[in-house]
Parts: sequence; C-alpha cells; structure tokens
Amino acid sequence: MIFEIKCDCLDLKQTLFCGQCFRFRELGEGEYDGFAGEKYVKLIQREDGIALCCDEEDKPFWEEYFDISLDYAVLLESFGKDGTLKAACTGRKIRVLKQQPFETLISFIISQNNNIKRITGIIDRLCRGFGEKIEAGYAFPKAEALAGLKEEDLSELRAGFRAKYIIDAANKVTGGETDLEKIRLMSDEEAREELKKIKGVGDKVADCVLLFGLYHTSAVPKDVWIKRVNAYYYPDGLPECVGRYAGIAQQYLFDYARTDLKDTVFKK
DNA sequence: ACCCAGGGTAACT
DNA sequence: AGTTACCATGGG
Repeated sequence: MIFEIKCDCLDLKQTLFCGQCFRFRELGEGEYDGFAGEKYVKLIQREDGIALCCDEEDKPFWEEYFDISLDYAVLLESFGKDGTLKAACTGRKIRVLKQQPFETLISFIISQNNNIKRITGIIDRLCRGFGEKIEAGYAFPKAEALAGLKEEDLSELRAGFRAKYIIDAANKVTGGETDLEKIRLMSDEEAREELKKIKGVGDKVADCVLLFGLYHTSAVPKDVWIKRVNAYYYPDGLPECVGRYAGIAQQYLFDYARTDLKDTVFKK
C-alpha cells in the first residue's frame, strides 16, 4: 500500500543520510528504502511530504518513526532567533528519527572512532549474519541473537575492537541489567549514567542513544564537530531558543558543520 | 607512510 | 580531575 504523508519539513536524503541511522539506501532520484527494527519501507520524496510504501498495519509505526506529529515549523522558527542556528537550518529539512532502542544502542557502539560508510557496512553484515530473514532483507538482530556470543563469532563483521562491546550490550539487555524502557523514563543524567554501565558506552554514545533511540530531545551528543561548533560559536552553551529540543538543534549544527563549514570555518 | 572517522578505556600524572 | 597511548578497520 502507498500512503501519502503530508509533512512540510522532511527531506528524505538529508534525514536518512545525516549519520543518525544506517539502514537506508537510495534507489534512484527521490526514492529510498530501508529498515527499522524488523520493518521494511520504501519511501518517495514529494513536494509536500513523502509517500510511504508499506503494509497498512505498519503505517502508524513509520509515522512515529519520522515523528510526523512534531511541528518542526514552530521549532525551526524558534531556532531562527539565533544567527548561527538560523544559518544551519536554512536549506535543511532534517527530522530527528525515533528509532528502536536496542538497534540504536548497537549502532552507536559501532559508531565510535568510525566513519558513516563503514558503520553502515558493519551494521549490514550484522543484520545479514544475525538478523531474522524477512521479505525484503534482514531484520536488525534481537539482543537474544547476540547474547552469549564470543568475539570471534563476530569476526565476519570486521568491527574491530567494538565486537566485545556489542556482545556486552546484548548480554546486559537480555540479562535485565540494562532495561532500555526504564532508562527511557529517567532524567538525561540518570539515563546517561545507566547506559555507561555498558562497555564501550561513554558520554557521546550514551547521548546518541538518548536522542535517537529513547527520544530525549534535550540530549546533545558531543562528537568532534559539535565540539568545534561549541568552541567557536557557543563557548557559554547553546542559546535559550533551543528550549528542550537542544538535541534537534544539535543535529542541524552537526550537519551544517561537517558539510558547509568543513572547508571554511573549520578547514584543517 | 600518515591521518582521520558521530570515542572509550586504562594507565598514567 | 585532567591528559595520553592504544584500540581494528578502511578510505583519503
């Protein structure tokens, strides 16, 4: 089934390939497909939104995934009160996705000291090797499928030193030491400390899990680009106009810095 | 050969 | 509490 979804702020290419998710590909001009958890979707860019090609029962899932109910027009207008943020938001229609908690946890463990292209490859091999086969490809592995494995069992992923971290995360989730649904309900600070009990999860990965997988819109992952942005533009912190959506503002600044500013303000 | 990539850990001051 | 080498892999 095809569903037309109206949405004034959603550029699929920018949203799917800005380093927040790693399971989509471009099929052709304005056409994409990919997975979240165990679900598959095909997407087409429209002038006033997107077309969702999926089972009827999965339509609410994808509307939630793209956070269609959040009004970005209000958000971006507020961000525009700050000059740097206004520049970052101009020409960008990125939505912060509401991804699956476990998938987000594993994905951003893999992301550490890594680049987006190789992260995507490792996750693809992880799904092919350990995910359930579904019609269009492979689901993201459940924690149970990864728990109890040995590092060498993941050698085909070529994930390097991250393999042991993946296994520790799966073990803690299946063992109940890490309850992602409970962590979702905690404050940013409590949740961050709880996530950091997993090996290979530090402040940055924890904040990515909070923002992209547990929908803490106030969590701000401090990667190298955001550290540069903060040092140069915001030595005293992000402006008031971000409200409780600092994480979403961060995603615009992140993309702005690594695409538009990398050869100018932040060259070498 | 060197440097970097959506960093974290352990071992140092 | 704040620095620093090291961790695997692949692309520039």
